Order: sequence, then C-alpha cells, then structure tokens
Amino acid sequence: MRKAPNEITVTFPDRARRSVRCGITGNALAESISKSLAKRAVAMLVDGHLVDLADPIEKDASVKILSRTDPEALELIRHDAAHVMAEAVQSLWPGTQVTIGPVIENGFYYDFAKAEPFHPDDLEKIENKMREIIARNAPFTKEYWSREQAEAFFKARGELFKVELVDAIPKGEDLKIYRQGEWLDLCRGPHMTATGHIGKAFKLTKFAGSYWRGDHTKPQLQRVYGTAWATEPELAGYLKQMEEAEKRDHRKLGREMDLFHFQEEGPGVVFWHPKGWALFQNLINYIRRRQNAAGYHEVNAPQLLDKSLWETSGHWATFRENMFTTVTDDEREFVIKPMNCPGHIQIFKHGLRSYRELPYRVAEFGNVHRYEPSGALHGLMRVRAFTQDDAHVFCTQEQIAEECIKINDLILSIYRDFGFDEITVKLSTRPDKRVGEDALWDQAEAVMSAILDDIRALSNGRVRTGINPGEGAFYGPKFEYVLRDAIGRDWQCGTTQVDFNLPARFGAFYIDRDGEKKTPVMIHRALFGSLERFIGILLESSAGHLPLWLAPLQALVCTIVSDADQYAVEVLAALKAAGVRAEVDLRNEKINYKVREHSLAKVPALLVVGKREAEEGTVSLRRLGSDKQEVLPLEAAIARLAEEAVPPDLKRAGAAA
RNA sequence: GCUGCCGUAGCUCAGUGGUAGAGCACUCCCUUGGUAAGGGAGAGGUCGUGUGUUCAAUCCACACCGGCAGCACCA
Repeated sequence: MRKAPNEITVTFPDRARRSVRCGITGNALAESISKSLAKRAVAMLVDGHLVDLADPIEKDASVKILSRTDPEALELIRHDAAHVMAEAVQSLWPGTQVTIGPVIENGFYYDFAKAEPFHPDDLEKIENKMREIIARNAPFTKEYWSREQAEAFFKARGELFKVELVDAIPKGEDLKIYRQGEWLDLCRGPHMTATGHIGKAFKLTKFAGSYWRGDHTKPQLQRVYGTAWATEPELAGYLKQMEEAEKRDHRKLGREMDLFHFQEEGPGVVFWHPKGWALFQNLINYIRRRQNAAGYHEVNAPQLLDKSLWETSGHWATFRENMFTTVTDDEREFVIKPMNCPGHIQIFKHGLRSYRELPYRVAEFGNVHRYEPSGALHGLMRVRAFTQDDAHVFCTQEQIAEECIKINDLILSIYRDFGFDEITVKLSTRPDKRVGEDALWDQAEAVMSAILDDIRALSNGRVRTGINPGEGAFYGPKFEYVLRDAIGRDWQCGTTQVDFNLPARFGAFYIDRDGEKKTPVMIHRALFGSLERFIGILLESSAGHLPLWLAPLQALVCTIVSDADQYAVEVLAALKAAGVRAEVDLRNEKINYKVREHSLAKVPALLVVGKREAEEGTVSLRRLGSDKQEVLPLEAAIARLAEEAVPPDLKRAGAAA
C-alpha cells in the first residue's frame, strides 16, 4: 500500500488496512470509521497493548477499538470502578488518604488510610455514592505532571502515601494523572473514556485490613473489595458461583457428613469422627501401598525430641516462634516435632551406612505440630497439628536427578488417581533467610532447574512449570506441586526439596566405594503434603461426592417396610462379605425421609428394599447425585459396587495379573 | 499476629436492661409408608469466660478465649 508522508497504516482485527494521519487518536480513528463505533468506543488495543482512546497512534500498528463489552475492556471497567470507589470514599469521608487500587481476579480493591474503621453499612453508602459518580459520566482525562508538581500537590493535600508512590517512580518516567471530574489520581492507566462506561454490574463485597506495601511492619490500611462485570447477568452469575463455592466449604461438608469437628479447647486441631478417620485411613493405606511399591521404608520417629536437635537443624533459629515446646522437671527443653527430618536423619545415622544402601528412602506418616498464627487457621486447610506423608531420600549427588524424577512420576501418578490432571510444578529458589554456603545453593538450584526442564519435557504437556524466586526452604530449593481442583482453584500440595545442608549439619555420612566417608544429599518429599488439608481439598473439589473407594460409608441398605427388615440384614451381610463398607437403616421412617437424610450425608449408594425386593432377591439401587433407580439382582448390585470400590492402584495390579 | 465483624439448644437462627424462643436433630407414642422432610408429645440452654456499670446484665463497657473475612506468616 502506498503511503503519503506523515501517514501510517493501521490494521484492524478483520485484517482490513487503512492509511491514516500519523498521530491520529483512537477517538478520531473510531469517528472516521463510524459514528456508532465512536460512540461505543472506550479504549483500544495498539499492537496488543491496552491504551487510552485519546492516545495518538504514531506508527504502523494493528489496532482494535474496544467497546465496554469486549473481554479486553473488563479490566478497565474494574480499574475505573476502583478509581470511582476511591472518589466516593474521599467524598464521604474527607481526610481519608488513598493509596493503591489494583484490578484483581474477578474484581478490584482499593486500600485507604482512614482513622475510623469502616462500618458494614458503609459498603452500601459507598456503592450508592459510586452510582452517583458513574451517573455524572465525567470523562477520564490524562495529564503528564512533573515529579515536583505531583509531589507538591499530594503533599499539600496530605496524601503522604501518594507522595511515597511518586518518589518510587523511576526518574525520567512520566507521571500520569487521571482526572474524572473534580477528582484525580496518580495512575499508570489506561482508563475508559468516561466513568459512565463502568455501568451498573458491580458490587462491593467486603472490608479487610491490609498492610502498606504488603509489609506487616508498615501501617495498616483498610481495604475495600469489589467485583465488577460488563453486564448484570455476568455479575449475577459470579455471585451465584460464590454461593455455590460456599456450599462446598469443607467445614460445612465435614459437619454434614459427620467426618470431624473442631472446638474451642483445641484451636487448630481436629477431632476426627469414625467416618472421617475411615477416610483418613483409606488415604494412608493407598499412599502406603504406592510408596512401599516405590522402595520406601516406613518408619516412625519420636514425637518429642530434645531442643538440641532442632538447634542443629536450624529450625530453632528460624522457626522457634512457631514451635510447641515443653520443659520437664529435670529442666530439659523438648520440642514437639514440627518436622520429621531430624528424626529421619537419626535413623539414617544409626549404624554405618554403605554406598550400597543408597538411595535410602525413609517415609513416615508424621504427625507434626506447628504453632501457626491464630489468624492463619482455617478448617482442615491450615491447622496446628497435621499428618505429613513425608519422606527423606538419602542419596549421592549423582542420584539426585533420577530420584527427583522418580518422585515426580509418583506424585503425578497419585494425583491422576484422584482425578487431578492439571498440574503445575514450580521451582522455589533460595530465600533471604537460609543456611549453607552460596556455592551449595548454586549447585542445588542448577541441578533442580535442569530437572524442572526434564519434568516438563517428560509430561507431554500435562505439566506446566514456573519459578517462585526466593520461596525456597531455608535449607534448600524446592519443587512445589500445584494441582487444580474441579472448580478451577489451585492448591499447592506435594513438594520435593533438595538439601545439601542438613546431612552435613548433623554429621550424617556413608562409606563410599573407596572406603571414604561421604556426606549424602537428602531429598525431602511430600506427596499430598498435609493429609488433613488434602482431605479438605478433596471434599471441596468433589462437593462431598467422594469416589466409592474413598467413601467411608459406601452403601446403605434402607427398608421401606419392616417386613423387609430380615432381608435387609441379609443384604448388609452380603455387602460386608464382599468387602463393601455398609450399614443398614431399619428405622420406622418413610423411604422419602431416609433417602433425603442419607443423600444429605453424601452416602454414595442407597440400596432400597421393600416387600417386592425381599421376595425377588433384588435391590433398588440409587446413586448419590441421581434421582434414578435401578432394580437388579442382589449379586449383580454387590458385584458392581465391590468392583467400583477397588482402589485405582489395586485395580491396575489386578488388570496386570 | 494485625484490622474489621461475630459468639443464644447438637445444627441453622430469632429476641429483650427485669434470669429466653423457633425450625431441624434427639427421646417416646401413633403411623408400614415405594425413592429428598407423615403426625403428635417430651426433653434439652449458668445466652463463650471474667471484671465492671446498674436496684437488676444474655443485652451496656472493658479484658480474655474462640470463630469468620482479608492482610501478614507457612520449615
């Protein structure tokens, strides 16, 4: 295409091209295309970058003019809403300082410095004020200010946090100020053309405390969260989804399914009820089979060990605040174990180890206690006493990569058995607070980053990888296995940590081929991490509809009339004989009542028997989540359930045999 | 730990400055009913704990304990 001087070529999403004056604004460009587009336009994408519609286009570029319902505009709606919220709060409570107000997943927040705390009713007040501001439909306009001008302006207004933000902007960079009517804010942008485009599909959701710059030593601010969408049905859909998520809260399910409880005298510790403990044991049995098959030796190290071991490991220096301790009458100080590694090292150190024994893999369902900050406690997800499916592999440096890959394969295979297929593995590198020489860290990180590449390559696209800088353990870098649950939430569960430090600190060694003492490398690994937490994840992901092999109570025989009692007891006996975990409900209640009650308790299979079934030797089978029934011979029903109740690993073993 | 909110029967929740109520669950009675609540009766609470204000506190104030949300933390 031939161009006059001072002309540029813009390419539209439909691949149409047009020559336009260099420096044309998005507004003018939209106007030149059509009146209706100009009217709808709120911002634009230039070469994929979201920018203000008022910005000039100064070189050949692909341009997409955005209207507010384009997906790319959603973050602008949210960001604009945050600005409007800040204006609303400052207009309602003069003297409140504004700080930052970013877009987050599903919405936005703004942090304020305000002397008086917000009151729950304030959400509605702010929302109403926001609607007023939006109705005024003031245009967003951008200005470039000098650093001095901005600093003087915010200082004069008493906006000290903004002054700090101005100071933090690198010298030589433009300071952008966005105005909306009378109000203005320092902001990177971009914004839509006017506040009216925010629309009505937003809602303020909650207040919370937060820290300035996320640092708990800095002043505490008040955060207001909101959600915003392009359309009201989308907002309604989101709110509905939140309600649904609430219904699968594992604390609620735990009560409804009678799995566990908490009470005041034991903050952060779980009372496991019979059904919950059965589920717990089902998980342990499964993991035990898997890791025994993978060459681990299961052990049990003491619950209580002298403080000196924790000083040696470095835990005392790093986590003393989070450890439960006890002093005995003879004035010895003991630590209730928060970790299993020192115990396992003692087992490794007991007696002389040969290189022939390596890799030496010790596993334990270790019951650990950690004094977690009270505000961190959350049902089973964050507790003060939990069971780790922990293990330590003592090996040579040459064996590290192979062991890490084996662990990786084991973890991925296990997650697959639970239906978790979307996995991310993240490498967490050295934290600021750590033990050991930097040379050892260099080595460990180099080894692990190579392994990370292998993991991704070996996974055929199933595993994504990433880096978490500075998030490693104090004794070594780690892989974190993050799984995505049925409703799209991510949970960090498994972990593999390569440790060049602790074995040496404890003086662990083995006798190598050449007769010399060598220090082994230790790999820490956990599969689910915390069994308590994993059960919470399982419950929320499945909404309590556990697969049959895990369900603590798999089947319930329900009678319709008492004439069927005798038969029901026979059915129960037959189920039990086939290894199905079952109970019988002979109560003098209607079948509707029984079905409702057991369905609410999430019993996977109901075997209903009345006169007819008793006479014919059949059962009416109803599965959780369905309102259909199927009448089939008792043996057929039992065979089906027994088959389905076989854990996935045993099923594979059976198929192979 | 920090900020805010909350704490009444096993659960979900009303309520009042003059020592408390509902529904479900529980016990008993009637009912034998075909796939998500049949009917009736009964029992059940030092209103989280402590101190204070008051003639009088479940209610007001303060402290503590516990919970919820977010932040911070997570070997």
